[in-house]
Amino acid sequence: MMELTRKGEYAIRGIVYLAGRPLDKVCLLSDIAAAVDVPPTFLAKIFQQFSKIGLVKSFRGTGGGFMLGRPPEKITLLEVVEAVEGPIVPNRCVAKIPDCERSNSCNVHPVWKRVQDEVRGALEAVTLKELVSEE
Amino acid sequence: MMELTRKGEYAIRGIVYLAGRPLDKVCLLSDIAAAVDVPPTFLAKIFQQFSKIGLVKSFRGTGGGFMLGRPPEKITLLEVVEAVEGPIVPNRCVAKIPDCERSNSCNVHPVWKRVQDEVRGALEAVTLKELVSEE
DNA sequence: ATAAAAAAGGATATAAACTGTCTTTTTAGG
DNA sequence: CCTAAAAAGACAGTTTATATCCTTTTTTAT
Ligand code: SF4
Ligand code: SF4
Repeated sequence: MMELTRKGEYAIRGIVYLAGRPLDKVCLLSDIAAAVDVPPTFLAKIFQQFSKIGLVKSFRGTGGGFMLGRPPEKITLLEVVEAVEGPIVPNRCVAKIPDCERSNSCNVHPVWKRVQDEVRGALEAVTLKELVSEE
Repeated sequence: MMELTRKGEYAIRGIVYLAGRPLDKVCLLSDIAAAVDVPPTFLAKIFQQFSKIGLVKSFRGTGGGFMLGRPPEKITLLEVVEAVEGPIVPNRCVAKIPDCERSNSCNVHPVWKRVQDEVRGALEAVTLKELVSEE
């Protein structure tokens, strides 16, 4: 239960790698994919999603590639995960559009709300800066 | 991401309902299913899993049915969820048999460990006793 | 202009997981 | 023996996950 998908895992690996590269240079998708051991075509889809919400900037054509959209300390793990996995929703009664008519009287509901808050909090507390391996 | 399945949701509803019934009487599966609005055949599978690990006691034949295996205050939500969904594993590097060769040097790994602990903690802190609607 | 590089977008394919149903078997009571 | 009820196993439809392939668009270099 509650398992991150490959897509989410790949997304993190990819953007963390990018955050560890010189921030003023573009990075080839194929290089990132090779470095973090992810199928390039799959990673392409992921970075397209990143690009749409500005997490990364993309440049097409010769000399193109990807750059981080913001400084690493301004990007949280929560953003990265939600970019590709959607919102953190441990049960559908805590989704934005809740889907359970029992939620008013249900004693379990607040537990899921709590779980949601804690997970979001844990992921939001971590930025890409802290995730790049410093040595 | 991290969504409880129907099975998990049904499991909770079912056993919470059972915990709210007279504890010394057996309860028909069909009655539970009707009360919590779950497909009876599906709930049957769930209660079979409960029965195997002693969360509920089952009685076959005429006059049979289900009873709670332990007092409601001795059954945590975590047990119920893990009984049907398996262990809480937000990423496969925090599973019992970890499945990532990077986990030694990975900075993301401890985050998932933390998430796992917090979710488990939140679910373990709640027992069936607190979940039955008292009125 | 043209050719090449690189990302964007779309269609497709396979496998796995989820959500159930159906049938048969076992157990217990009357 | 007959009936009630759970256990067990097989099966099927749907959805999600995990990719891959191909074409298009954009940009740069020659
Ligand atoms: S936990 Fe309660 S409110 Fe949430 S889906 Fe289940 S029944 Fe509905
Ligand atoms: S978070 Fe790190 S250790 Fe965990 S699966 Fe991803 S790379 Fe491996």
